[in-house]
Amino acid sequence: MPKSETRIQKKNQAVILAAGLKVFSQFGFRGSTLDMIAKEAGLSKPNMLYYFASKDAIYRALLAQLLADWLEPIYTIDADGDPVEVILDYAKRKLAMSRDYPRESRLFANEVIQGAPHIGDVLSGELRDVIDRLAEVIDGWVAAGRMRPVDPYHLVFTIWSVTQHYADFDVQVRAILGDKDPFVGAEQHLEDMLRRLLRD
Amino acid sequence: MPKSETRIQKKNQAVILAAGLKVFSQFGFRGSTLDMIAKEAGLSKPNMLYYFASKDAIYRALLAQLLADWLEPIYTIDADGDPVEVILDYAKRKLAMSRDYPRESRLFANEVIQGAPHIGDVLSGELRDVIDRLAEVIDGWVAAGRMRPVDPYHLVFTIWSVTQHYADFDVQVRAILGDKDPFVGAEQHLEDMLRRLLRD
DNA sequence: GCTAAATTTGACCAACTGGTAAAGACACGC
DNA sequence: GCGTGTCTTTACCAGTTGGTCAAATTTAGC
Repeated sequence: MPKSETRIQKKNQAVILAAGLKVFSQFGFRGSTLDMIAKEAGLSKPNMLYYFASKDAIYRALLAQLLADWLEPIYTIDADGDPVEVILDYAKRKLAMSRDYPRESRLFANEVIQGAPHIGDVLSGELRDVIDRLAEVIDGWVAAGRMRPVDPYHLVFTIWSVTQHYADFDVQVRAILGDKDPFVGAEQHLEDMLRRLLRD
Repeated sequence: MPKSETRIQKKNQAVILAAGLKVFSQFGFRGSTLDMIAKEAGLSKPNMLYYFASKDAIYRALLAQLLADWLEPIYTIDADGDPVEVILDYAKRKLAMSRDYPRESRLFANEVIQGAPHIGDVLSGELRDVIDRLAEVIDGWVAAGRMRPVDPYHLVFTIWSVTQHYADFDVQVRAILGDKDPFVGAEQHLEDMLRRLLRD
């Protein structure tokens, strides 16, 4: 019963997680150090370790939170809605997450690129399950003639990859686009592409 | 004139670069150590540093080679060909690179996600230039009514993101697809999607 | 087979790494 | 205003890090 959470605990845990997100998302787990995180958090290293037992503990707490936020919009996909609009809505929400939470996206990208050592079981477990169910829904839509036939798995990969690209490869996107806001054009292009792919 | 390249030099440089690619692509620059690379290369650390002056030097050599391979298929895009086929050909070549050289893709992804500290100038220099020229070609095709109007920049981002996804997020893709070869379905889906997007 | 250059090794170093121990400073209910 | 549990700091440690150096060994040209 971990009911006893001091206000100081709450505040410092939040500060540490924010600092950890910033550092881990830029350098990955191995490339980040407790000193960097502590400095970013404005705490001494031992003080930080008073709140989280280890570097690993900070990282895992961040990943757990991230995965929850990540999966939620998939769980709430409405099988009774209009297929094209439902998929488009999901894609737009995912794009908005890349815009508003790019660090979370990069944290996840670093973890997966490096072989997903901490969350491999989630990927082949919960994530796979929820995507399998989503694929059944989409196959149902296709069978009912409510959308064009597409491979649901590669459709999902496309949405993930395109939306995350704008967060993960942010510096490259901005190097090429200059001052223009990437997300305005990105949303239009994504909508155009998905409508063409799915509608008919 | 660095003409004098011993066969031992050639061999060991290749061995070191291969080892460096393997390690850097998995852990990023900061997360990799000379000891890991040396062990992978089967050389002692000082011996390795006899061929490359520093960790940075190994990393830079890899990035330079990578960027050259990366840019080549963009330079050779044929402005006189059939727009849809030319773009499709590029996308398929890029996808094949993800299949055949996933480590290079992940090396690049790590570098860019972490803010492109080593190649930021290339991104906003040479890469931006070549993409600007490609965008002009595509705009020309659109103006001539040879393909549907699309934003050339976001089209390129889409091709890059989708194709690289299969290399960079390999473990996630395989966790979801199981034993199926991702690249068969990926190519079909990508072709279908791009044809629908580009063809009128 | 000899010599000079190329290659490899082992010993070493200062800075940094994740983490610990213990003592001191602080907050808060009474 | 005081005691108790919470919080913070200082000092520290063993292992790792990127990199150096000089000596030993191997190779290649003659």
